[in-house]
Amino acid sequence: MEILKRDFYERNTKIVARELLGKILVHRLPEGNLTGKIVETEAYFGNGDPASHASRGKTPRNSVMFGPPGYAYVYFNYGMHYLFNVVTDKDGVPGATLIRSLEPLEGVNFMFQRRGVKELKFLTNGPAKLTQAFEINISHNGLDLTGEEIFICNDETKVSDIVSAPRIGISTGKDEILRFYIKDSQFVSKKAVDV
DNA sequence: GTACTGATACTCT
DNA sequence: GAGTATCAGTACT
Repeated sequence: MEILKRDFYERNTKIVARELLGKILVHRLPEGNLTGKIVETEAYFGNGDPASHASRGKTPRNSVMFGPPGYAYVYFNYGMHYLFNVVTDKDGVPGATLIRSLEPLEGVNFMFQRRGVKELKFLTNGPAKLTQAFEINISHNGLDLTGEEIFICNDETKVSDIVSAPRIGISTGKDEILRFYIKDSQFVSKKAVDV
C-alpha cells in the first residue's frame, strides 16, 4: 500500500472522485488505526455548480476548497453532522470530493463504540456516519492528507463495476452526474434506481 | 419494505 | 433570520 501523493489530487475533481473509489482511508489514533475502503464519492466544483459551497465565491468557511489539493475540507452542517471532503484540482481552483461512504476494515470495534449501532453496514454508509465512526471533526479541517494523521492509500485490489449517478441530498444541481460508487458494495448509502 | 419528520448549530445574507 | 452536501426514529403500506 502506498500513500497517494499530491499529484493524484491535483487533477479535475470528477476524475479524482472516480479514482478515489476502492482506495483506503486511514486515520491514525492512539487507540489504533481506523481504516476503510472508499465506496462512494461525489464531485463538487466551484463556478457553475449551484450545489457547491464554492459557487458563490470564496468565504472563510470554504476557503480550503480554493487552496492547494490533497487537504481535508471538513464541513459542519444540519446542526449536528460533519462531512469529510478531499480538496482537488490546482491551487486557486475550487473543487472537492465528498466522501459519502466507506467499507469498514480496521478498527471496527472502535467504530461500533463510537456509533452505537448494531449492524456493520450502518457504521459508515453515509457521509455524516463515517465522520463519526472515524472520529473526524472540524479540527481536521485543512489537514494535509499526505501527512501522518489522516491519509489515503492505494489498494492492490481492483475495483469492479463503477456506477455514475446524480448527487444526493441537495436542492439544486441534481442534473449533473457527479456521484460515483462501487456497484457491488453493501455500504453505499443509496443506489440509483435501475436505468 | 418505504415515507415523512424533527433535532440541531453554524455560516452567509 | 433563513437555509443547510444528514441521521434516526416513527408511522405507515
